[in-house]
Amino acid sequence: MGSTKSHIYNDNINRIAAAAKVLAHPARVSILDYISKQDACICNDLVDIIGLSQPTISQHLKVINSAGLLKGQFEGKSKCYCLDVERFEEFQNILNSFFNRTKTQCC
Amino acid sequence: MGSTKSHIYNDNINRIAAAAKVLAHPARVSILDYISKQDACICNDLVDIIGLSQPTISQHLKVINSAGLLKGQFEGKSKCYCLDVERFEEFQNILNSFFNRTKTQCC
DNA sequence: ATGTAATATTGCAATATTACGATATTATAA
DNA sequence: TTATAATATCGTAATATTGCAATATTACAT
Repeated sequence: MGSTKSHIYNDNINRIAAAAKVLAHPARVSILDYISKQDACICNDLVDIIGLSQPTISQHLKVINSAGLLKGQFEGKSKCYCLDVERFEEFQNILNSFFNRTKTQCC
Repeated sequence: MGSTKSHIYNDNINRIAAAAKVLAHPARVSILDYISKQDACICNDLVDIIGLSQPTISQHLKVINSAGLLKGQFEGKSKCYCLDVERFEEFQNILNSFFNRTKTQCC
């Protein structure tokens, strides 16, 4: 009890929910927003810009990265995280296909 | 400590995260999916169809409803929940505007 | 009024998430 | 090698979410 019963839903439903979950925290939305505005992203910037501690930022980055949304390149001691635009568009498509097939008027 | 520091983000960021959060659980995705396929929706159906207990379904419906995604109509002892398509499209627009402005290639 | 069916609420246990201090790791610089 | 800077991981406290049994409420039917 307490944990989501993912096994009772089909893969498509779980994929939609998982995609939404990545965007379901304002820190992660902010991080993605900020990364997209840079040529490259040094993580420590995010600590100052977003206003959360370095471990917390690192943790959120891990969630974003685990979802496949980042392409990481190490450049010396700084790490350059870049948006994986193809994967990001895949997220958009996953959610849009849900929206489009769901928004039929029912009453 | 432990709770999301919403106050450090701007309204737009918080709105995107809040919209995503509603879709961040497969039960809620399933409920929206199912509702959109019906002319009307008797909640108790959902218990059988989705496979969660009645209180759990009711709780998820509350989250969906609080987000403004349902138009409820009472019809006797059954309650007819219908998708608020305008609000649902608003959700789609909120997320799409985020996707579209964020997916610029960075490296 | 009493019974019944549908839905909501309450209370609680299990689990997940969020946040951060402390510490470890890694890569460069001196 | 030693210091320093950037990032990751560990451990843990606070809070939130998920799920359900028990119970309450609500609306109809008898």
